[in-house]
Amino acid sequence: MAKRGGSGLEEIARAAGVSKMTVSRVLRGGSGFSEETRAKVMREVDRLGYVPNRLAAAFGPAGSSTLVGVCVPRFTSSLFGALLESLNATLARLGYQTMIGSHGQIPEEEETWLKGLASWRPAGVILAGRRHTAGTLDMLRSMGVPVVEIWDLTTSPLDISVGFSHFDNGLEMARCVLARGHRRIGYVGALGGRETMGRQRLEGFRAGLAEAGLNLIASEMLEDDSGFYPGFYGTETLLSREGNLDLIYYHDDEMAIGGLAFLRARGLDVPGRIGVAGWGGMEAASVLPQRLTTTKVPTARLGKAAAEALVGRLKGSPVQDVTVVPTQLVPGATIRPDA
Amino acid sequence: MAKRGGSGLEEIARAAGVSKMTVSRVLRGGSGFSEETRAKVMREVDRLGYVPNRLAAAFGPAGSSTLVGVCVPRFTSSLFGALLESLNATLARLGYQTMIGSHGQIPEEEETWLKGLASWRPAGVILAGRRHTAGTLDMLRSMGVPVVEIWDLTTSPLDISVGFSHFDNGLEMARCVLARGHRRIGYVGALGGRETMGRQRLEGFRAGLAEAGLNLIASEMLEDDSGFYPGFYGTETLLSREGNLDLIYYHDDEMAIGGLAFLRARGLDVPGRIGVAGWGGMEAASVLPQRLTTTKVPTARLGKAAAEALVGRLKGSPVQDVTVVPTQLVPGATIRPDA
DNA sequence: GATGCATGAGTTACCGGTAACGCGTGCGAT
DNA sequence: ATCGCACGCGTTACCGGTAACTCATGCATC
Repeated sequence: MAKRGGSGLEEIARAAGVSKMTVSRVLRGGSGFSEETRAKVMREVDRLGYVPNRLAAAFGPAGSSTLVGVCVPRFTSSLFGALLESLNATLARLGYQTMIGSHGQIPEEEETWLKGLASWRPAGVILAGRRHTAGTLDMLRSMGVPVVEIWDLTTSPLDISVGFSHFDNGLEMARCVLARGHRRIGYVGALGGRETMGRQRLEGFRAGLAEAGLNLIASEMLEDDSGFYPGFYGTETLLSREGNLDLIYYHDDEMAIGGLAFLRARGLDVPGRIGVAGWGGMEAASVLPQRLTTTKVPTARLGKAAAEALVGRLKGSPVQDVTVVPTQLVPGATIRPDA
Repeated sequence: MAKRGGSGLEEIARAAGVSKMTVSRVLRGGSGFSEETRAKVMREVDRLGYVPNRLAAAFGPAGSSTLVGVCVPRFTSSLFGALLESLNATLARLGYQTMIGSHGQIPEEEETWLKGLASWRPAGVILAGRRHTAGTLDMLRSMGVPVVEIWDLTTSPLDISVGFSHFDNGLEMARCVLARGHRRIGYVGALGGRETMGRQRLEGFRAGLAEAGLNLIASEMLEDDSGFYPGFYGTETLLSREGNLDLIYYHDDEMAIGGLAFLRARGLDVPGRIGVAGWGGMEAASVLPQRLTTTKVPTARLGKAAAEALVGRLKGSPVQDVTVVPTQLVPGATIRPDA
């Protein structure tokens, strides 16, 4: 039917013989009505199949929106997928809806997305990444809503920050592979010169090497998004330039798996001849003949923590500015055994 | 500052010395104003940093929403990820925003999601899958908005349908592997007894075998979501029950890749001893030593076509009820060579 | 018996944008 | 000269829900 307006508070109110406001009070579970009235109203609500109108609710008084904007780099990554799943589920459970976008690691696209989001007057915003344009910052300020930056920890969060340090992830991995005796080390990355979080890991990794007085021997920065095949041909390119490496650190596990495939195709023994380290703890690594050396990222915990921090702030509970969600380095069998 | 209301049409109107309605007309690019007025209004819009309020716009007259609901089975699949990317980008380009949810192949969860969506009065809905509860159907009807069912073609779409036939995908694959001489065939699937689209493919596959008077020798239906490791141990279980198979068809490529890993670990020659066929055309297969036999799904085209069909309907253009997005069977090297 | 207060309602105003309508002006058609 | 109409713009009335206010009633208190 879709008759104009479906049925609103007004209709329920008439049917129950009370006023609109009373119906509103009953539905929002406040007080100021008798049990008898509540029962009468609820009966009509069920009978008429009332569908609330959040548009109207959010439209009215400021701060009554239940919409949360979420922006991630891309949908086509198992990590971000799991993150979104967790964010979405947690926010839904807490009574919020999400409006999700992706920015492809381009800060300007994040700004464009935010501009669109702002016109829906959301209650809060969750952003993956710490690179924002000046326009984004302006807009966030003028929206005046809580902002949760996730994925990468920021030393000075805009508002709330939930995640871990990619720099430390890289640093820790460097120390680990150095301890196993690897010395001639290369890197294969993605997304070219952009300020991705992979770059933070790389910088941490370099710092770790520097502690031992070492440098990366060679690195290959692909322009592509991360993926299995980019890992494969990135490795090929890297080795064609510098064949004498004893370990390659990768942007993430998918690329590491692609790299492993190349190394195996070349007949290079892993880890005897060359070691491999990835990042992310992705499911694809579970079927490798060797356990992949990687850093596991608790995507589900991260999403849940971020959602709860945002809602906590919205409800007025005290919320930590920075929440660390710990990652776990898994040494695996693609680097040399512990001495 | 985030002063109450930011700045609305009213404020622009006052600054430009015109009425609210004129500002609205200018911004919506209609007619009914002079060039001079337009310039004056636009100047103030820029100067005051006007942020439109879609809440108010969508809230008013019926059918003026620019919100589209999208529900997919899950985020953690490279195929659905790519689909969402494409849907989101296309809809954004056409001036629409998306509200995305996932249902985990559980029709009741789709209904729950839809109930939440309905309260935002969306202009349209895009659903992946054809299994809907009665409640979902009721709600869709009473919402009175266009519905696009994607991914699987339905013989009788609720409204608009964009996709391809999973049954035909399975059928085609069966014919292909039969033509290559495979006869003792097994299947490894996911998500147990649920009515997934993988099940449609399986039924098509069975039908193809039946054409040659054959049956599946064995099949293993896991309860898990699809994934690499489920493919690995599903294959182990299947072969432990029935070791004498010469081909396994998988729910999708991820599972097929997991299966290949198992077969290689066992030292079974592929395709000499046993063949492997997957589905989806997933990127992970790109680094296998052999090209995987699979069916490529054009996720980006599908998302674009679905978004355009929905917007076409919303704008009143004539739109086909059913749009077929063709898939492509890639024979690959994991089945026996062409005789 | 007058006062105070809690309780259970109804009333009003408003959020920001848009449809529908109204009104004056200027111009071409008759 | 008059009529009709298109144009440019202003006015009004909503859309559905909620905050803030009002008001009547009943009951305990002094």
